[in-house]
Amino acid sequence: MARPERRTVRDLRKGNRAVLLRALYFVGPTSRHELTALTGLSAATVSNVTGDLLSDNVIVEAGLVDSDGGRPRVLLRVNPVYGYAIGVDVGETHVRVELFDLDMNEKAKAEFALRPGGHEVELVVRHILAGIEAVLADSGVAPEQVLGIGIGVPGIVESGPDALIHAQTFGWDSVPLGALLREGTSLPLYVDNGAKTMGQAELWFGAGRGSRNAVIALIGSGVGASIITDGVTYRGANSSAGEWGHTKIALGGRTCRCGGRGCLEAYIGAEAILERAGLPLDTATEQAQLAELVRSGSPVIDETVEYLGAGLANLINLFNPERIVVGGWAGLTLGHHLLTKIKKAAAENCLTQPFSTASIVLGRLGPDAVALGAATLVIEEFLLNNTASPARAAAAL
Amino acid sequence: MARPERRTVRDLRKGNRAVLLRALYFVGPTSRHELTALTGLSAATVSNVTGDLLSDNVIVEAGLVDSDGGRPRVLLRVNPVYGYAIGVDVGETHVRVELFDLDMNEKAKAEFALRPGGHEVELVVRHILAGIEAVLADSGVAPEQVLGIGIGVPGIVESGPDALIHAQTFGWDSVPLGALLREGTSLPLYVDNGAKTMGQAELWFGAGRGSRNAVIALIGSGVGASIITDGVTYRGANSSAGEWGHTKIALGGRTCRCGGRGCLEAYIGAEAILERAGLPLDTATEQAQLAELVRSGSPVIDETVEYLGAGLANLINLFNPERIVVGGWAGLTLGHHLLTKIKKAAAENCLTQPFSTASIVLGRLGPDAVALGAATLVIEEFLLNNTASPARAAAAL
DNA sequence: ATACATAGTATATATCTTGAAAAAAGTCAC
DNA sequence: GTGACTTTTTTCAAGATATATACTATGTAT
Repeated sequence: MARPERRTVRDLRKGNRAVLLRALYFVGPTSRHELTALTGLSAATVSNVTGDLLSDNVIVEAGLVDSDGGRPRVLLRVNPVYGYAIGVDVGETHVRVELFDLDMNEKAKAEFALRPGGHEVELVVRHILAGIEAVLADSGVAPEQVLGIGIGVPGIVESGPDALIHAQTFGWDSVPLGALLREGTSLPLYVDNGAKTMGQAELWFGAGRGSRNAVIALIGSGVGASIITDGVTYRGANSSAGEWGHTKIALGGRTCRCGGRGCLEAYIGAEAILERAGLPLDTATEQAQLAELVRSGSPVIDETVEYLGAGLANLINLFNPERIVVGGWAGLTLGHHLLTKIKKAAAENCLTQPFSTASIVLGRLGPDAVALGAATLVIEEFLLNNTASPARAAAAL
Repeated sequence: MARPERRTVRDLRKGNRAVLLRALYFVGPTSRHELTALTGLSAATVSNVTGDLLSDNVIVEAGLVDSDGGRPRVLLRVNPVYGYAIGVDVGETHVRVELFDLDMNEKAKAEFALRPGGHEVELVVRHILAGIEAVLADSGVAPEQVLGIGIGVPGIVESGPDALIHAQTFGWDSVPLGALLREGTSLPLYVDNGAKTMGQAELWFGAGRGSRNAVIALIGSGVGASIITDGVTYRGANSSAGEWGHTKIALGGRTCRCGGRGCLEAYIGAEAILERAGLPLDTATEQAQLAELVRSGSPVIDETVEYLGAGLANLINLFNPERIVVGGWAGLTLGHHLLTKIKKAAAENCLTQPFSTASIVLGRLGPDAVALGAATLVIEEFLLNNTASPARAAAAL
């Protein structure tokens, strides 16, 4: 009903600049010649715009490559040290802060443990700010060189200037994390749900590469999903889309920690699995416990596979994705041994047509992906709205 | 990961033309002055582009309106007779063909009954082609004036040149409806699932007006949903997104006509409700039967409300829409009497934050909306890619 | 009548993309 | 080595666009 919106002739240049930069970022070192084919732009425009990008130091030359008896092609690539992105993972047990260059090489890392139940906002804010200082100091990167800070948090994030967060497990209700952090740093902030940042990491660098319609299912203690529509993370009206874990799969069934009954999370969440198997809950050993359950072929696992398959089938029926990525530590533990059974269970609970076009694969990134994905929020903005302030261009020289 | 794509300076004009036309279409008669505010374009550009549109006869002047002591504003509006759109509804019991002008006034209508089980492709194609001829003859509209034909069909439509259709209830498996129709007409064809076209009708002209993130839930004999993301119908990788009726709500529960067990449709589909109430199935009386069940307060209805609420809650948790529209004849029958209870059931099965931002309302359009929505497929294309062939401009004069 | 207010248009300007021509930077045959 | 050839990249002129500003059109108020 309302989509297009474009105006002046300057937007054209800005848009084409973004198109070229994006191509260079995702395809890697490329010649101007190839860029004309990749983007559909004329050679002249490619030359013009890459000229701008070069003089702004956003991209750099990266060697030559022979051509059949003609002038060799000059390879271009994004300047990895044009700027840096910081990714923050606020998890149940830790606050992790990582600094990446534009090639997503980790240049520094800081981690702070959180006591169970010790999730006071002030503490988390202190850790984040300390972490930022630490990674900057360790890497020798100046704050001016940082393009922004991406933060993955649990719960629902209302995007806006304050970045209000609702996280039941943390006891956070309408916590303005963005506003609080801005008292300690002036860098641009991008706050999002951790499942979504991890999903974006899998989409950009992991098992979701190249898909335009995908769902990344994340199964750990909690259960969530990151929904990719037309190549972009879908957030919904208030950024809370993707609460797959609390969809009802068995109306009136097991009680979930959200208070509801019959939630998917109450069956396939890691804690729920252990509880159903009659095992004591202990965050220190739960990973080993789950692995042992899977190894021994417990009937609880068979049941879990059935619920997981049905849950995935629901996603496929609703979203018709071309790819489903199963991730999260519990998801990977189950998937590594039982992927075939999971697929079978999904097939049995799904319409044949959408099932046949959806490939179900395992995530390829580890738990670090939350911070990596948070950093991609920064990169996403950089690729879209990079307008090369002269100050930065000079500073980066 | 991949979004922007724009090129030449001519695209600018095309885009701004679409922006203005869209504004005029949805806002109604408007002056150039107001259009500058609505679109953000400069007065000069509005003047230029509307000048083009006027001389192409796509829009026309529509009277004056006073301004406080100054030159009166000239109102502009879409020329309702610039072209026409045909909408086709291929349903279980009928093929309905309607012809609309650009104001969506119905100018002619043709209907053909289908016998139960009599859904042979050739028959349906014949009806559609005959209907097109009939509405053209009745309205006196020449084929050249028709912008296109939108067709809403049951089942899954693989968009493509052939418009392959998979409709189990019709016994259609990979039927190339588009290719078959093209043998009888050379007009542009737009084929889509009937639930999606009806959803688009509610979005444009009904209870969904103005919402960018919405789900239109359609409950009749079957159960489906039309998902609106960022103002546009979401179709997924193969146009089969929105198969809400076959998501599992009670794993291992009632058998559904799709062959699966525990599908939502097996609980809230009209036939399923009657079956659960122990009533005989008869398509002629089912609407009255359902109304009577609702009126008498049958316990089956209470249960149905519970399932429906949970199903809606699942949609809200996954999509975080700002609006949910409940439509379809069974949905409306239930909703008219039980909306409060349905909302309560949804609230109990939904996370509080996304529930609080989603309004649940009833559809405002009747069953005719399938054909109307099919016609909007034509209009959508017209608004986006209208490039005013001189031939058409002359013909319309 | 004249002043004033508002709507809409014409003109000049700065940008933009592009196709064609020119330049650059190699290879290859001799 | 040198000239012909190939391929990539840049330059340049042409065509198209949105916008700001100045200007015209068309009313009302006094």
